[in-house]
Amino acid sequence: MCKLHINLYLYIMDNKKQYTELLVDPSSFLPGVSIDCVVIGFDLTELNILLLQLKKHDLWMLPGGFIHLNEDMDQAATRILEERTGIKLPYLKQFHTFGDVNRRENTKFPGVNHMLGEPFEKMIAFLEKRFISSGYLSLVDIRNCAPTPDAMSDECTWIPVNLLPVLLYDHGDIVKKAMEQLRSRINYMPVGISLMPEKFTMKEFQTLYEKILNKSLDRGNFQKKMLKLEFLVRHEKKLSGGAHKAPYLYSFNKNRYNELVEKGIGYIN
Amino acid sequence: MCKLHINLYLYIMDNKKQYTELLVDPSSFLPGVSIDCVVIGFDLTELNILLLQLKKHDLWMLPGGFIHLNEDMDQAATRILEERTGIKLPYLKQFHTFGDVNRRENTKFPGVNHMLGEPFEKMIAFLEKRFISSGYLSLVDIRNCAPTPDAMSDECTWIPVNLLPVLLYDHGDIVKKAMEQLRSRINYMPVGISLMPEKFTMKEFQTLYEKILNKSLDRGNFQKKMLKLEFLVRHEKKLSGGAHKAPYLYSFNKNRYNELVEKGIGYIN
DNA sequence: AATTAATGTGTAATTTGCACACAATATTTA
DNA sequence: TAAATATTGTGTGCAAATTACACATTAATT
Repeated sequence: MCKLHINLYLYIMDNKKQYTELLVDPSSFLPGVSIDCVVIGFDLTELNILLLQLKKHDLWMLPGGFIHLNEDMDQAATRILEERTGIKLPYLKQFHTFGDVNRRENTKFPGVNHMLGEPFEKMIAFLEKRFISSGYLSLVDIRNCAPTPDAMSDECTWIPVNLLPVLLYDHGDIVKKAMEQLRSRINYMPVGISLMPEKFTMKEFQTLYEKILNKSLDRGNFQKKMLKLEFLVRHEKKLSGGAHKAPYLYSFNKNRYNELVEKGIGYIN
Repeated sequence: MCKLHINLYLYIMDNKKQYTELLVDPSSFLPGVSIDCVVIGFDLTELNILLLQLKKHDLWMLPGGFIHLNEDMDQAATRILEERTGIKLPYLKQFHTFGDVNRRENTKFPGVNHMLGEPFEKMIAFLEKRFISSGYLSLVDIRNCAPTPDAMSDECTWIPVNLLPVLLYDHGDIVKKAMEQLRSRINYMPVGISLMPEKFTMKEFQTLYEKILNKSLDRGNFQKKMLKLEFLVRHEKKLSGGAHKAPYLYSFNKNRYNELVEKGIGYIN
């Protein structure tokens, strides 16, 4: 779903204001294909997913959009994501294309049948056709990310993956598939650099792995394994964390880390 | 590319015969999206890929087609593959969607500009629009497969992967990505059951792995590893294979094998 | 100064990976 | 008929990785 899409539908719902400046000629888009982004962030405790909300209808959805005719699909995904989060150069990868006939049947837009003014007709016709959607998985640092809800007051919020509301269309399936992808390809994705803050404790890093893999890991073995790979730089200790030994802070040697990710590192076997 | 597409273009090239009975209303297809199948077979020596050839133009391409409006994308892939190979219930999985603007620029159809009769105009207009294409990887037993070239005398042939000709559009990239997918997911695909004949020797099974992984494996370790997993059933020996000890023949315990493939087995680490 | 709770590291048992050796055996050949 | 041949089936030893703990360390609290 792109801004255009949302705004248009909001217009349909409200039927008050004029948002014609947001209208784009749908013939500039590749028909039949949309892009949906599963943007994952980590708050050092839980994995979160970036969702858009249409407040009036309590309707949640993935940020998405359409592909311009002169635009590569990957470019379109990058553009759409930047429009939504303000983040540039995120880790972003296509993971699956969803093409069931009924993929929009589960949770539909409410009240689409209400009608509206003339300039929207082409767009409505475009939107109501059948679409397949390519899912893109993005890993971003939740702290560098400025989700920007658009002019129409819909919200753009991080929601914990285990507390997801019912989503539009098949977006729930798309998120599920993205999480499976993340789990099964964890060794080949830069989960650390993409999801962790600049400095972090080993415990926090381990929590990331545990949340992705959905199982607990042995603390000692995790620490030794990660240290032996030599992509972590140790810094000063983090004090005042409680009545116990203070942990070191770590950061990434990015060159070394990216090298290793190419070949596949980590904690699946 | 589907029969329709090929035949249509042959018509354009020849401009002699009438194949109007093959014409389909393009509005019955989802616009902007095609499917291309990378069908892989194993002849006990090499991996082969099923290609279609337009003889007159020495043009090779993947079997492909379009998605009917009332058809799931996976269904469409199954249908297209069955039309091409006669095989039902193959292993068939979407692996990537190719969406570059220029994906049809490298190797184009020759001489599309020649014109033609009226009933084709809609179809031509449909075909010349921009398409993205979802790649499906299929693993089939080359011996149970009856490739059926269509009425128009194009060929449908198994070609060894290391001897591929230049392919239409970006089909070379699609094959390459499919092979990477096969290699990296070998432990999660039923490569054995899908690609091997009913009975086979351990040597032949090992060759399959070596061709997929593109490296040689230690014979003794391969044999022990596979036997320990207990999905192979040992049969009588295969005699008259030369001046040496005769190898056993093996087949799959399909239940056990499929169980293991679910969890991931095999020879990547 | 003792207690507490979490961190950093060590160790032993087990499993797996890897390289190679050796024995077994259909067929060929002398 | 017996030796030679080439390939299969299996064993063995060493290195590396995995796993499950144990133990020592230490910043803050009591």
